[in-house]
Amino acid sequence: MAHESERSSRLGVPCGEPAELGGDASEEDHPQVCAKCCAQFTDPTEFLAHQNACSTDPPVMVIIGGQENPNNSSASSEPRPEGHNNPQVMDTEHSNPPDSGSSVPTDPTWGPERRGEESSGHFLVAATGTAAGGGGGLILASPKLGATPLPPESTPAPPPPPPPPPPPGVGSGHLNIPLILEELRVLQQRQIHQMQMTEQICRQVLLLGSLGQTVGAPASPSELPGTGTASSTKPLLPLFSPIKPVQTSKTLASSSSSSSSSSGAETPKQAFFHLYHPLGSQHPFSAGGVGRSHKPTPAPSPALPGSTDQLIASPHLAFPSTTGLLAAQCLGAARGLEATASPGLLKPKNGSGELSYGEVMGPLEKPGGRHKCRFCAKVFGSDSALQIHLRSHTGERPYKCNVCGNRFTTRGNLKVHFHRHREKYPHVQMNPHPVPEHLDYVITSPAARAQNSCPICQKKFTNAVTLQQHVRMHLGGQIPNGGTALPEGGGAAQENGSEQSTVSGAGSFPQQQSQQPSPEEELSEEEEEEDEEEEEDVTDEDSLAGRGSESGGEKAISVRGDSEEASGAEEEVGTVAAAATAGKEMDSNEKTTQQSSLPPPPPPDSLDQPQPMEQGSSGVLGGKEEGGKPERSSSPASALTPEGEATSVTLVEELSLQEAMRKEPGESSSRKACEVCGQAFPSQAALEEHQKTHPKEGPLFTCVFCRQGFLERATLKKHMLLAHHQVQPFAPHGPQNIAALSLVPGCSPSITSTGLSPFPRKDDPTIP
DNA sequence: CTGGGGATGGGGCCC
DNA sequence: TGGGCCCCATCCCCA
Repeated sequence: MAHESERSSRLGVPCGEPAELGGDASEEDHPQVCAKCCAQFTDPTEFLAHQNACSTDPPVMVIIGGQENPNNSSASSEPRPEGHNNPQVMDTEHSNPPDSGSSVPTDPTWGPERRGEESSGHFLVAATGTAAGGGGGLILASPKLGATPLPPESTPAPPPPPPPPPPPGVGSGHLNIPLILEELRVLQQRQIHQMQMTEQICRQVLLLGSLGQTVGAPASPSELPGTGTASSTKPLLPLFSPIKPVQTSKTLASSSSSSSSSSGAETPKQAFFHLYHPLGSQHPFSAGGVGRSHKPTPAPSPALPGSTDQLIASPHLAFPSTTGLLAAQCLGAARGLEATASPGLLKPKNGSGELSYGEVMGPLEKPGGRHKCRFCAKVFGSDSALQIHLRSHTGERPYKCNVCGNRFTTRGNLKVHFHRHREKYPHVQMNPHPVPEHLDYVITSPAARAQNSCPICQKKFTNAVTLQQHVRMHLGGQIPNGGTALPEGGGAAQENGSEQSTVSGAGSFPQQQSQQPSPEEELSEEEEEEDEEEEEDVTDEDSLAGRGSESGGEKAISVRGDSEEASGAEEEVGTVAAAATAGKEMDSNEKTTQQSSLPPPPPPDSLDQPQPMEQGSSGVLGGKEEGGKPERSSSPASALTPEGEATSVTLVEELSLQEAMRKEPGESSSRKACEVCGQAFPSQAALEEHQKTHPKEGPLFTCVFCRQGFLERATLKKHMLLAHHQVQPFAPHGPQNIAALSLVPGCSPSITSTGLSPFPRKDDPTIP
């Protein structure tokens, strides 16, 4: 594409980015290719070493089931000492998968880029010292393939799987370490293959989608089989790589330029681009250069200073600039790519620093002074109207019901919806303000986690439950939240604490235990803003509680316990919801016993009450019973929530804490933890009961593109359609995936920094 | 058939 | 005074 070269130049980076990536320009230009396995090497020494090793082994990969068959042709490729694993191995792996035999061609254009990436040390490959291998590491490491989908024409025949270099010194009687390593490798391969398959499917769908709206149509059906795989992995690669979005973008640019075929690297992205720019508007990248003006608009947006990082992060993820990079990394560069290339998920112009759609789209939005939708060409009289309309395409739902968590595209719709809650929650006020969806993506609704400290003794705990228990110890075994149970339905609320009683006392929250959490949270959000004056009327504890949680900002709000209506729920929400649900169930059984200590319900008329409830639920706080403020301020929640990610962590943990708190003090010792949501339960039976809640909610469906999780297939489908223009949702992932996305350290920045895959891919069956 | 939600046009208000 | 935004009412679709 003409733009590509331009793009590259604008980036100020050579097309191949050799130097930066650690590769030598000359080497990359003339990679040494093994005649036997087609493996590429930029390093002569590597190449020589490879040649020695690359002997006769046919490109057949056999998964060793525990026995080492180094010389067996059928298994030859497998048994290799870790240290000697070469690119070939990687190549082999690539080509092995039946489904992806052609998926990862050893293309000259392909190798260098990856090499550079690999050399960056992000991947396992690098660790093994095989970084030099052309692309070999990629696989293992990651699909950072995003690098360059090879155009068919530029793609040499699928490289014969590199013969497994018989590891010197590795004999039948050798230690099993190599075997173990091999097995691990096999597992990785499986995982990778699975990914590839998924991505391949994804790719196909993508192409299907793009075919309908071809603009310069780089992607041809013919590419699917071969390049498809390679390119398909591209989007996901970032997921496994800590590589910065910038790198990703650079890679794309460079890859495209380096590739003999213009379509290569661009293909996937363009596909996205097409989808997002059906009208053929400029490609964010190609238009003005990645770093410069993805935003055609004359008026520069503060949110988009021009750095690719920002570009990726801000536009669509709606992550604040400060968290954009992190978010992009955690959520996957794939998403980031989309973000850069698409307006998807753009945030409302509600002053949250998010780009408005118009900003991203630029003047093109207003052909002839009118506001034209790029997706459907529909014209609107005003930008605001267009903004709203665009939400239908992007799936953005900025307005969130603070009772059930459902999101809506317009305030009016929210209002209408909220009116339905009025009947049940007359005292709850609607939060008229948009709630950034990115809050739902807050990743922890490890470093921060590890910092969970006892508000009393400052002792740190990595496990929320443990912390809970510890706190209890300080409290003399009392359940901090423990309150007096309200005889009636109100009791449900009690679980959260006395604060709730204020609301529930009037029966505001009837038997709907499942919804309690959400209302609480939501209430607090809303209440803060609108009922601040009323806070005074509320007990100190309540106000404190409300404030405390809110102090954390909307993030606190983002965590929702509502399981029923988790429709709006994102990964984090989903997880939390599950936890909340479980808790609720538990509560229903335990409330009666635990709520005896709850303070008398406050007057139902106070609007602020709801707020407290939320706090109570999330805030754990020890001891409301004890009186309040002191406990509250010192509550774990408050301690952790003050800022940033810690808040989300806290919130999530709070839920579990709540759960824990609800339990009898003595139960803690024998608690069973739910593998899915981490909730602790006093007995196996309880745990089992709880676990039923997860399946009930159905598998969590994760968007392959943006990693967003959905509780229902339909929701995912819709999302795919709206946000990604995909018609087919992909394989559902187990609930644990959500955990992986939202709770599991895998997404955490720290992990990312380690160079390991940010996404453990728990969904991968091969992973224990 | 009904309820809920998405999407949109019109009117009013503000700048 | 005009443009833009917000709110509301309404229509349409779906479950």
